[in-house]
Amino acid sequence: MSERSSSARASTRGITVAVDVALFTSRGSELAVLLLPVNDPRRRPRERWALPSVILRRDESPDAAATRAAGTALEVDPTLIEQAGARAAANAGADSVDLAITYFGLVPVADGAMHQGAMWATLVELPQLEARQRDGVNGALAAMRARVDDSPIAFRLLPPAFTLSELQTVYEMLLGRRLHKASFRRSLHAASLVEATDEWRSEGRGRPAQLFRYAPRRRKRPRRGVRFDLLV
Amino acid sequence: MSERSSSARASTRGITVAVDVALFTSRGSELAVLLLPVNDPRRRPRERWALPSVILRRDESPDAAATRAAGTALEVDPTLIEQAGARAAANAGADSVDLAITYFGLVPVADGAMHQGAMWATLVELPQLEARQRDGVNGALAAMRARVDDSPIAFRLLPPAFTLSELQTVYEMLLGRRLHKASFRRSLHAASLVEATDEWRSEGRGRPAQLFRYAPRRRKRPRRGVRFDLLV
DNA sequence: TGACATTATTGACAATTAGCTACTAATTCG
DNA sequence: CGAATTAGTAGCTAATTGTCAATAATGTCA
Repeated sequence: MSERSSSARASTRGITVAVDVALFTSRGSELAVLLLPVNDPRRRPRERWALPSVILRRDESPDAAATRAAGTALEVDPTLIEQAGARAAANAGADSVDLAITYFGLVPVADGAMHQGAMWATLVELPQLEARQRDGVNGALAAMRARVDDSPIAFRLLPPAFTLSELQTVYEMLLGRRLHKASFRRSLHAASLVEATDEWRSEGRGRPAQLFRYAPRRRKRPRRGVRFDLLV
Repeated sequence: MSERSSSARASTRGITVAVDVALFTSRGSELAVLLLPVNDPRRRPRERWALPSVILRRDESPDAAATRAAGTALEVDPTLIEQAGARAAANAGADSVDLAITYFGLVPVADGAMHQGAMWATLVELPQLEARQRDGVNGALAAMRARVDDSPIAFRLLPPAFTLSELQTVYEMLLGRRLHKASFRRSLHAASLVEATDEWRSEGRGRPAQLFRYAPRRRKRPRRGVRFDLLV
């Protein structure tokens, strides 16, 4: 509004905005994030890693830029991509990026034809990252986890057909705790979210599991009370 | 998506970013948002309204800018301020803002010493707004409502001491549906979120209501299952 | 003043939901 | 074939939620 004219204007206008995307997939019972090698002439190749990222164009929406960034790393489009937030880019001087907008994207297991040199790094064995990259991964992860029961996150991390045990494993990974098999399946079926296919998959030993697909149907939303117990 | 080196680069760097803040308060059983008059020499005064807003400085975090923006409209600081998201500024050409980062802020009822000309507009009688302002209000509102049961939104819209009926009214306003009084109180008390004061308030007729304050205490988080019924 | 309307607060019961144990089913392995 | 392993379910119990109804403390007004 009442910005003072010329000198203030010079320092406020002209911000460089990066749009970073943390692409997640599930590897076994671990989350993995896609990293690209950074070409740094001062270091040996492959020593530094970064999230897929583009510089936001003036005429481009952040959503479009996020899709563009994902395209620099993967052939396929993510099955879900959402904004996590915008924050000042830590260590701004280095690459002249002032502001980072972070997205999280989901990719079904083993689905990605990756571009040159990219790797999936599980979260427990994440390589050392620079501040902006680290903040980006953490922010994207937090945003994704916060939306687990609003968005079909878990289903977007799985291929179109999956077993209920796989689905439960993804939920356990996202929530960070074990779930009860019987209760899990009961509430899943009560919500009319999946439908059975006529296919079965035998995974090593044990009884073969039926494959299901995500097929949400009209369902009555139970009018529940207030969940005070979830407040910070 | 035209990719050309030097001229493309000129169009990607130097983005102008506005940080807009939608400040909400509760007026009776309606939400109201704070609007500032826009000085437009081409129109009569007071005909156009906008959210409090600042241009993001290169060395400034979005959070700091949001607080600064709130300060242009209110003497007091909001009791809660959180980022709703970043998006391309609709109608970008008009004021040369390319990107808008929106925050929502909460102000307890009647708490604000407002600056010159500001007004609280209830959402049902919102004046005509330009695209960026309208998108900002809607985005902030959606983000706030999405966090109702993660953040103490309702408590930050009330003064330090409040009656349980007031609290319930705020929740009903935020959730857009009526709640059962007995169930509401039972789960509120079960969560150990409020403590009674020794004051009562008589509001017209009827039995006086006891005043409570927000005083969350350590409480066991019940290990609940997955809430499939909340998925979009 | 006393009946009545109004708002607050709580109790009790029914219906629903979630956690748990234990069972059956269908495979592979040796 | 029998043990081990994974999938899928039934049924009991405990906890949570929805509902109705009772009691409490005021103001209103004839």
